[in-house]
Amino acid sequence: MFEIMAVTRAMADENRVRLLAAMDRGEICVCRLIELTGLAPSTVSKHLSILRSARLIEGRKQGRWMYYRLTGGNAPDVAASALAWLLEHIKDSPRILEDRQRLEEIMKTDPDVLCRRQTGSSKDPLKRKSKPKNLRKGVNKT
Amino acid sequence: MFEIMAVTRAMADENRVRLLAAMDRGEICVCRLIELTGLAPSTVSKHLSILRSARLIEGRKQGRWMYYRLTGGNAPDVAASALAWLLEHIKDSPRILEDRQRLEEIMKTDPDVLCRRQTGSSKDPLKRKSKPKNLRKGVNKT
DNA sequence: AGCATATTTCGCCATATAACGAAATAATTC
DNA sequence: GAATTATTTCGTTATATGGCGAAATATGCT
Repeated sequence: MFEIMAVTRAMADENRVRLLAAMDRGEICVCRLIELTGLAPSTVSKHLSILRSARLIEGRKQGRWMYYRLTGGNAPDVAASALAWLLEHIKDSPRILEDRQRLEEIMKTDPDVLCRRQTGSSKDPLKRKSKPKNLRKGVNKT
Repeated sequence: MFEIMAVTRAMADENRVRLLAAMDRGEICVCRLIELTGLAPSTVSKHLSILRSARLIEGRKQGRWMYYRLTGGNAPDVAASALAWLLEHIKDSPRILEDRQRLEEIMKTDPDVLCRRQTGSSKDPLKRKSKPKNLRKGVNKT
C-alpha cells in the first residue's frame, strides 16, 4: 500500500508530472529541469526527491552535475506501469507539447552556461527568461 | 492534462483508494462505504464527489439510497486504465484485504438497519464499532 | 587552501486538503 | 403535511503541501 500511495502522491502534482515527461526524452541534468519549470532550484530538488522515493526516477552524479532519468528495468512494476500509464496519456497535452519545444531549445544551450546562469553569476550576459506561470503556493512573500 | 491530473489527485488519498477497492466488488451503497471507512458521512460524500469528477466512479439513486460503482465501459481510457493499474497492484495490500473481510460482514447486514444506525437513531440496538485508524486532518476539534 | 559552483537540506510561509458537525436537500413513511 | 431518513453542501479547523530564500554540502578550479 505504501508503494502505491507513494506513486499516486508523486504524480498528484502538475510540476512533478512535467518533470517526468521531460525525462521521457532521456537523462537530463537538474539545471535543465530548473530552466524548464522556472521553479527555484530547491523546489525542483524537493520534487525530484519525492519522485526518487517513489522509485519513478533515479539519479547519478557527474562532477558538480546531477543527472536524473526515468527508472529503468530495475523499477518495481507498480512504478513502471504507472509511468507507462502517465506517459501514454500525457503525450498530447498542450502543456507537455509546449514543454517539449522549450526543452529542445534548452538542450541546445551549453550546460555550463546554463548552470552558471541559474546561480546568478553576473558574468553571464544571457538573460533569464521570465518564469512560466507555475506559481501556486507560498510565493507571495512579504 | 486536466483529466490526467484529476485522476492522479483522486488517487492520491488513501481513503479514496480504499473506496475504489471496495467498489471493485461491485455496486455499493454509500451507507456501507461509511461503515467501512468509519469516516463521517459528509467526508465520504466529498471523497465520492472527487472520484466522480475524475470519472473513476458513477452513481445512481434509488429511493433514499445512493449507490456507487466503478465507471464501466463508457469511462474515458485515462480513467479506466488508471483504475486497472490501481486494482491490479492493490489487491494484495494488507489494508485492502482487511477491508475486504470487513466488507463481507457489512454486506450481510440489512441495509435498512445499517443506514439507520449511521444516522444515530436511538431505536437501533446495534452498537457502532469503534472507528478504524484513519484520522489524519482536522479531527482534533477543541 | 580559498573561492566558485551545482545541488540538497532546512526553515518559513501561503495555500490546499481532509476531517468534522451543522444545515440543506431529496425521498419515504405515517 | 409533518416527521423521519439518506445524502449532499456548507463552514470551520488542523494538518499537509508546494513555493521560496538561506544555509549546508559536495565538486571543481586556481
